Formats: sequence, structure tokens, C-alpha cells
Amino acid sequence: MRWWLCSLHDGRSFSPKYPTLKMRLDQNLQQMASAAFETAFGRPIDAKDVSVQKTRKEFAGDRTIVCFPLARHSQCAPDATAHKLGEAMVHLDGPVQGFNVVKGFLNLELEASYWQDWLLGEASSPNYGIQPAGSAPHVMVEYSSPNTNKPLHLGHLRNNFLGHSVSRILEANGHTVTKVQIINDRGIHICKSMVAWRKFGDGETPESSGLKGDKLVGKYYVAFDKAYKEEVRGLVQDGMSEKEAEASAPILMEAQDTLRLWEGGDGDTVSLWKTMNSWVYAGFETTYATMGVEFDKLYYESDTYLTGKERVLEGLEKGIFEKTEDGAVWIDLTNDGLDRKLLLRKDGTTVYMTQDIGTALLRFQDCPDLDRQVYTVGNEQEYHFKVLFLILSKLGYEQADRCHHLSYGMVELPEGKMKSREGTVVDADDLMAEMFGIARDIAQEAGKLDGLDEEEQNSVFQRVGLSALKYYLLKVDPKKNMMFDPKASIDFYGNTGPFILFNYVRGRSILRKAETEPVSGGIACPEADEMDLIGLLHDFPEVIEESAITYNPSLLANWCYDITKAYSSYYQDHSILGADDDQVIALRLVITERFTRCLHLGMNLLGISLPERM
RNA sequence: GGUCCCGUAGCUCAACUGGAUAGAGCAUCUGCCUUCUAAGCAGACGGUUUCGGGUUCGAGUCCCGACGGGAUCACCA
Repeated sequence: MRWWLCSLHDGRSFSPKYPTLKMRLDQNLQQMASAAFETAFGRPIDAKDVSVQKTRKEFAGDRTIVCFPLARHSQCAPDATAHKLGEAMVHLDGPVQGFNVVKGFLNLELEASYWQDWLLGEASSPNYGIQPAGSAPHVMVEYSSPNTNKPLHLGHLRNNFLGHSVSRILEANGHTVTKVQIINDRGIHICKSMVAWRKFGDGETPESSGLKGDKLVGKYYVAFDKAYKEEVRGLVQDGMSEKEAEASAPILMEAQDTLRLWEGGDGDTVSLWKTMNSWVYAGFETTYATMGVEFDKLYYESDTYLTGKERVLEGLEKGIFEKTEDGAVWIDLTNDGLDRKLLLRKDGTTVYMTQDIGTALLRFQDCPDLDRQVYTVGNEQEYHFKVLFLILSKLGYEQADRCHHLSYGMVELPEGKMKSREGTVVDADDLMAEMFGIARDIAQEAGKLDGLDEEEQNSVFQRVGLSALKYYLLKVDPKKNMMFDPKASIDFYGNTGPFILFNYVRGRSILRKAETEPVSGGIACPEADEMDLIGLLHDFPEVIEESAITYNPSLLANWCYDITKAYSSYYQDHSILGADDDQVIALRLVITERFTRCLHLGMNLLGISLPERM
């Protein structure tokens, strides 16, 4: 244990003035303001109606109460209201020691000891900012869920980092979280790769080619597309209409036959399917391991689509769905402002929607205590989920209300959307490798890691490189589309993951050195220079909570940057171990400890792990 | 065409959910390493928050309209 923790907690003088202060500061001030208001004006106001916010830096004070809305209740001008309210609050038994008024803004000044007590009290807890495990309901979070016909790309990285981070943030808020993905291992897309591999593959395997399994299968998916296009072109030249040609190209027919054979359980087809899928999974596993994401449970579409089909047939009997003359099953959602949607093809095979119905219901069945499901899927599928939840509801499942689509925006390239056809896809493996390489180049050039063995160095490169990528993708509001320019690459300086890591490492370095320098006594009173950092530390629990409520890790990412920036500036202007006064050293060390601990936790909730050196 | 999302500095993004003088990074320029890690710090430059109305003490934020960009409305997943 660090000296400044034990010396301040063991046996003595630390007795906070407001030890039972369970509520956070702002709520407390709201209640105080409510009480003070009644004293001053003889009329009650609801504590919730009091707007408390941090005082802006350019004004004196810690917290500000906005008094414009209160003027209506006080029957006084806003600034007069502020004065009287401030007067009454100072007289209450609480931390408010003084105040000043600017226009209708009441700036409250807290007792100096308030923040000292807080630093040594609430902020010192190892659990600061997180809720006890199991104190909130069970949530299932789905993410990743790639197609098994091509390798993971930049879009999947955003998806995985987002879903993984949201899972951790929910856990920090006390939820039990089950991380899942649906493996789309079935359907026409995988059949296309199978057909192409049979036609052009000549028995090629990952072993024989040295290609990662997902890359190999992706290669044949591309080969299929190429052959298909050629056939269509040929048919059009022979006088067929384009639409007709697209629907009847022989290689497509072959893929559709393969799908029928697969659904019929044909031995050879199923066997090849298993082989090629296993190649893809092995490739994905490697990529997930590099990314640092994991899953608690996998759902396979091949296991859930039949359940979906059964529910659709039940719905058909109940008259919720309708069968057209050719035998296909549809739902008519025009009364709900949507369109007609296909649920079963005329040949009885299932579509995407069918299996998602089955999957959703199976998951609630598997976890009886499940409170809700979160689907991390791109915003291009908003319509799909709208329809899915509506269908579940029409089928009579109340679980429909407990499903949430966590929709996120596309990662766009300067030329627009990624198109595999045009070769503009940014491959996940390649991009991560590039990040590691940049991290290595920078570190080696500066000679920062001399003295570490190769394994330790690699671990640092990976953490630093991955931090750049993860932070880059997570700092943007999930719902917004974002831009990625492969030529400009991802920065390692400025508002970036490595900047945050760097300052964490500096803080940790100080703490390691401090261990050998015993100092006793209390901590000095924080000055204005320290208040920036203390204020941000105080925000931490709310940031974690807000990130969970809104499924938005970018709030947390931005907090990590803000506090790091504040620490970096502080670090530059103040010598922490070299201060003249022992109590000042103690204060600065306490702040450094709170900073590194909260930052470590916050970054971990983003899925970013921190090195001790870099 | 219907529905949904977005529009903030040259570029990439913030803005505590309606609060005070809209902030960071990149890029450009100027300083700072004999000092706890310079992947850093300090400063300069950069804005009619796309445009026009409305709501009120107060609007980048809310409502209406226009313009611009994206997504979606598949017997692909």
C-alpha cells in the first residue's frame, strides 16, 4: 500500500466534516438551495428545479446556481434572488462558505476543507466511480456479428470497440452483462464462396496457401462476384435484359441450389460448409485476440433460423402474416407507416428477418433473468430493427419492448463509403499492424524503451498502437458518421490515445518514486491550479453513469482526454515531488494517485489497457 | 417520392442536455528539454455554429421552413 494512503487513513486525524454525505455534491446543493429558498422567500421550490452547474473558470466559486428560472417564484429580480438565496445558503449548516453574484448567476464558494475531505474520503475508494456487481439488471449486448464470407474491416472495428466498451460500462454501473454475437454462418452469401471455391479453388486451404482463413474465404467470395458479373455481361450481350440476366446467371443458380441442398442437409454440402466456416472462425479468432475483445456466448444463425421459421408459421396461422399465391410469407406493415416485408421465400427458405426473430426469442429463453438486449449494429439497419421489434410485438411478445438497437454511424473514407468491389476496404488486421508499427517507430526513434526485453517492448507497442485506434474510433459520438483518411493515418500526438497513455505513464512513474519518500501529515489546501483536476475527478461517477444510460462511450473518452490534458498542463507547471512543503507534496501525490487510478479505470472501460512505461 | 440521421475553425472532432466570452487536436507561425518521461507545455492565427423565421430572461442545443450530405424503403446479411 502506498504511504499516502495508509498514513492518512490510519489512526488519526482524518475525520471529514460531512462524512454521511451520501449524495453527490450537486444534489446536496439542490436540497440546500431548496431549503434556503423557503427561508428567504417563504415559498417552497422543488429541489429538482434548481439548476446547479460547475462555475466557469473565469469566475470565483465552485458551483453555480442559475437564478433566472427562480425569479418567477421569488417575485424578485434574478440578481436580487441570487443575493438572498446565497445569503440563506451561507447560513445553513453546510459546506457553502461564501458567494458572489454575476447577473442572475449565484456562484457558491465552498469551504477549503470540503475538497480536502473529499479527496481523502470518497475519492480515495478503490471502487470510486463504479457500482457493485449485480446491483443492476442483466443485459445482453450483441456486437461484431460479421458475415462469414469476408475478413473484418474498419467498420467492424468501430462496431467491436463500441459494443465491447458499452458492455464494460454497463458492468461498471452494476449490470450483469452477457456479451454475445450472432454468427451469420448460413445463407446465400456463404454458398457463393463455396461455389467459387469448388469451381476455382483447386483444393486450396489456409495451410497450403499460408493465408488466414477469413482472407482465403474472402478471396473466393470476390472470385464469385467477378465470375457472376462476367456471366451477366455475357447474357446481356446475348440479348437478355439486365434484370433478367442478374436473376438467372448460372453461377447464381448454382449458389441457390447449394443453399437448398444445405437446408436439406446434403452431406457433401454440409461438410464443405463446415470446413470453410471453420477456416473463417479461426481467422476471426486471431483478429479478436489482437483487438482485445471477447464474447461470453456465441449464437449461430444455423441454430436459430428454424426457431424463427416456426414462429413465423405460427404467426401465419394466427393471421398476423399472409401467404401470397407463390407460397411466400409476408407481413403487411403499411398501417404502421412501413412497407410489406418478406419472412419466408416461396421455396420455404428463411431470410435475415426470420432468423433474427428466432434469435431474439431464444436469447430471452436462455437467460430468464434478462432485462434487455442491446444490438450493436450499424445505422444502415435501423429499418430492419424497427421492423423486427414491431413483428415481435405483433406476435405478442412483450420482450419486444426490451430490445434496443444501438445504432452507430458509418466510417467513411475520403472517397465515400468503403466498397470491397473497388478495393477501398480498410482491413482490420492490416490497420492494427500498421498502428503497432508506428508505435514501434516512434518509441525506437526516441530510445524510450531501451532496457526492456523484446517481449515487453512488443507489449508496449501493441498497447500504444491499439490505444490510438480505439480512442480514435470511440471518441466520436456513436450515432455520427465519421471520417477516416487512410493516407493521413491515425495520429499519435495531440488528442489521441497515446497522449493519454503517456500522461498516465508519467503519473505512475512519480508514484513509484514517491513510495520511497516517506512524508507524514495531512494534505495542503487545493489552490485554483488544482481545482480543474479535482473538478474533473469529481465528475467521474456521473460520466460513467451517463455513458451507460446513453450507451455512449464517447462521453467517457472525452472525459479521459479532458482530465489528461489538465494533468499534463499541471505537471508542466508544478513539480510534484519537488515542492517545498510536505503537505503540498502530499496533496499533489494524492491528486496524481486519484488521476491515474480513475484514468486507468476509465480507459479500461473503453477497452484500452495502459502500459507502465512508454 | 416516404421515413430516419447529420450539418460547428482550412481538416478531424467537443460543448455538462436551454446558461455566462462556442472549446480541443491537426495544419501554419513563435517560444520552452542540465529539472518527476518533450508521444509534452505555453502563446499566436483561425467562427455570422449552412441559411431564414419562431419560442424566452437566455438558442449551436427546442419548433417550422429551405438548402446541402448520408442511410434506408431487397426473395443480400
